[in-house]
Amino acid sequence: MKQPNICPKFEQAISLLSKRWTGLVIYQLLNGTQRFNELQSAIGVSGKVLSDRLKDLEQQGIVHREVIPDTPVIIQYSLTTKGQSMQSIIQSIESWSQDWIKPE
Amino acid sequence: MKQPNICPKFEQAISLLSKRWTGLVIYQLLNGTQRFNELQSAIGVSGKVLSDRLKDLEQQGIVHREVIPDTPVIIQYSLTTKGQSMQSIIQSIESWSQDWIKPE
DNA sequence: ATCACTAAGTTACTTTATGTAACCAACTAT
DNA sequence: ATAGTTGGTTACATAAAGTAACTTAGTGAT
Repeated sequence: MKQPNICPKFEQAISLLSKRWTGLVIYQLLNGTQRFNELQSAIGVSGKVLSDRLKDLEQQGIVHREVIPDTPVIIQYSLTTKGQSMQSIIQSIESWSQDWIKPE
Repeated sequence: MKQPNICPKFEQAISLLSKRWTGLVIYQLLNGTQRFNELQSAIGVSGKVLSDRLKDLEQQGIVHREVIPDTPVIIQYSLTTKGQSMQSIIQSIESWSQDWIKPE
């Protein structure tokens, strides 16, 4: 056993990002506040899983959910400070992908 | 539709990292060459899925698999240059996690 | 009033991914 | 001959994700 235990903070961060769609939701919200349907059609995820992910992320303090009592009601999702701080991660993935992923 | 299509390179990179265990496998291999069983016990993944992931990563040119005809045969997994270049991503996740994930 | 429509989900059901544990081949040491 | 090792694979069980229909509350059109 070379590494009997991996840093739990790192492990938690990785497990967050290892969930399908998490990265794209954050990426999308880095462009600003968005509504449920906007997110759904922008990233092509099912309503069910988007709903799950947004709950996860809200619970982790990464996403903020705001109910605006317009009619019909508007629900806006945005990143908290913690969520915005993940831009550094998204950036590094983005720049790596530009350098190393070949087209088609 | 705000963003009808996300950059395909970025999307591919994200989909790679969104697969369970991928991040930890790369993290682990950043410490140097490792054998199948070492990886397995270090990150606590089942042999089946580890086998799948290593095949994926090999096929993506991220991991190199080397057979050493010792007895019993030794199989060493290591990162290619492309794989090593992902250190920047792992780093950013690591440093974010130190700043923002609170313990327990 | 009745019908159709919208946003933001939820529900029931199907398909895919992951986990578990047993097994295998080729060899070695006892 | 028997047991042990590495690097897997296989069959079966459970969890996660996809699909499509449905819901609730309100609005506007007929």
